[in-house]
Amino acid sequence: MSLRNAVMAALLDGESSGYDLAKAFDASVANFWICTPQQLYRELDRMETDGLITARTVEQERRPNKRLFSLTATGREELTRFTAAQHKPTAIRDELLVAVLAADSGDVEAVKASIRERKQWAEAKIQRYERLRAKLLGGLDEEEFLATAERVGPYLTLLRGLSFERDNVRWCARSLTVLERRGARLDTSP
Amino acid sequence: MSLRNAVMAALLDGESSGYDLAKAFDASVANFWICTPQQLYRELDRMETDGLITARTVEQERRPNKRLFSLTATGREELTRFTAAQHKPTAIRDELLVAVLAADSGDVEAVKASIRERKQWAEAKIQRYERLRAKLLGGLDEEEFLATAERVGPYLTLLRGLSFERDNVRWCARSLTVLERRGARLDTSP
DNA sequence: CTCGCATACTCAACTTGTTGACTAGGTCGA
DNA sequence: TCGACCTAGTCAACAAGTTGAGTATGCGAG
Repeated sequence: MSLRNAVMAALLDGESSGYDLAKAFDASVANFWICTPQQLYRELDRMETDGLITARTVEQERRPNKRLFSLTATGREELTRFTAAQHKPTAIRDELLVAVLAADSGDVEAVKASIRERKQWAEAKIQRYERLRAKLLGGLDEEEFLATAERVGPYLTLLRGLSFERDNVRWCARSLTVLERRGARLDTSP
Repeated sequence: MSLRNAVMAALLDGESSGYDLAKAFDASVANFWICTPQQLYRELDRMETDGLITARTVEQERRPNKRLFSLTATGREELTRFTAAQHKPTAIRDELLVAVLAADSGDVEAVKASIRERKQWAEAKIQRYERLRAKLLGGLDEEEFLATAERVGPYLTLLRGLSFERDNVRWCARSLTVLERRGARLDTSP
């Protein structure tokens, strides 16, 4: 039920096609939620039959037609109800952490390589987030922006995504150091 | 397929019952993975038929019998293969973030209450993690521990869970400040 | 002039994760 | 001695998320 609400929150910015939403859920909304296009299209259909969104087909020349979705009054109410509900805490659920947990009796070199790769990925993501942030701020400094913007939600969630990735980078660096030092010790001690 | 590997990683510490694993996945392994007992029992059955683990039934007086699971050689190989594989990055996927994204047009007071609640929850979790950490270190300081411990995986993943929750606390505090300042402004400006 | 990528989707099958209820004895505090 | 909680699970049904393939057109680079 949460993807539904994430989609509705995304539609607060105005109408959007499934395709655009898919891109958003792979880029900007992705600071805290991700999903595949398939999941989106399926959910959009359901939401339409449930009356939470309406679609308007736009005929395009030289491009496939697209359906632009927007929130209905019912959808808006639903979303408000959701904001008022309780929200369960989440865990990280990261495969890389499972690999690190098992690294001592697994392929340590491969795990180190995975950590390095992840670190780079996270650094790239931070770059993207920073660009997005600059765009959101639109030249204002943070205080000004927060005081005058119509919506602060997107900015706050972006901050969360940003700090998550920064944290990832720090943890990757720390873990690499530990595993490398350990490798050196194990190589020389026996 | 990742729960499988998480379970195998948990069994590296020695044999364990489904029930104990369930508690672990709600407490210690929970620094980065969670699951319900039902999911575990189902997965344990499958893993047994796949030959990754073996069960040994222990008859108990005054208690229901239990089945203690341990890794087989095949399971160990599988796990090593997993550590050598590539791991997809994850996103946070937190309902609270969806609520914050939509807060501007939803029930701001309720969202603030949710953030406060989450902050407390995260602080409590940090306490638990710190106790676990002290237990893992067993009186040694971090450097000593990392140099001498048989396994560092559990410690590294614990660190990740810890920093995730610390980050949550910081973000909650920041978001509350922003939303409160904004509430004050909106109350007085119109 | 072909290859690959971008737009804009659809369909089917599968795996994971969630929810709620049920069994059944033991222990512990009020 | 009653009710609540702990141990140690099982079963069923459903919701959510993943994977892979297919359709059709347009555009630009090599």
